[in-house]
Amino acid sequence: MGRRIKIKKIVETTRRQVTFSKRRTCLLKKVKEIAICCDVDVLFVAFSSANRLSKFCSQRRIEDMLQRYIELPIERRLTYMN
Amino acid sequence: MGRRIKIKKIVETTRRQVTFSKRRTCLLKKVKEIAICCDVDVLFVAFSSANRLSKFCSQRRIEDMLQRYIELPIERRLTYMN
DNA sequence: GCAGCTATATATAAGTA
DNA sequence: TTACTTATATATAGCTG
Repeated sequence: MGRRIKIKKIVETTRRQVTFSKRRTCLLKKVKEIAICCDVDVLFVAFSSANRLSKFCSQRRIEDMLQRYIELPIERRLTYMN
Repeated sequence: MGRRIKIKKIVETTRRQVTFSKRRTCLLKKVKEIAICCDVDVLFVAFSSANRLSKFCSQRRIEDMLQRYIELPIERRLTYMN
C-alpha cells in the first residue's frame, strides 16, 4: 500500500491518526463487501484508547451480533489473536 | 480486486465460499495491521449462517472488547450500517 | 476445499496544495 | 486540518491442478 511501512506502532501522533482514518475507511468498505457478497453477518469494532471512539459495521443490530456470539459454544469460537 | 465483480450476494455456493475464504484472510491481516500501526483495539467477527462459524481478531480478549463496547455511552457508538 | 498463477482493481504512504 | 495526487504495494476473481 503505497510506500511500504513496517507493521509496528506509528509513533508520530499526526501520522498515526491520518493512517487510522484512511485505513478505517477502506476496512469498513471491505467489511461491508464481504458481508454482502458472501452473505455473512459481520461486526467490526475499533477502540482508540486516546479518542475513546468506536466504529462498527454490521448487517444486524450490534446487540444481536453480540448475543449470537455469546450464545455460540466455546468450541465454535475460532479465534485469531494478534 | 482482480476481475471486477458487483457487490451483491454471490449466488453460486462454491464461489461464494471461496471468495469468503480469500477475503477473510486479507481482512484479518488488515484488521491486525490497523490495530498494531494505529494502536487501537479492534474486533472483527463474521457469522456464516450456513456454516455457523465465527472469526475474529483482537488485541484483547473478546470478552473485554464486548464489555468495553457495552459500557460505552450510546452517543459514542458510531455506527455505519450497510 | 487448498495452493499457485496472472491480470486487474484497490488500497495507501508520502507528497502537494 | 482537509483534500487531492501519485507511485507503489496489496488484494483478489477466475483459472488450473
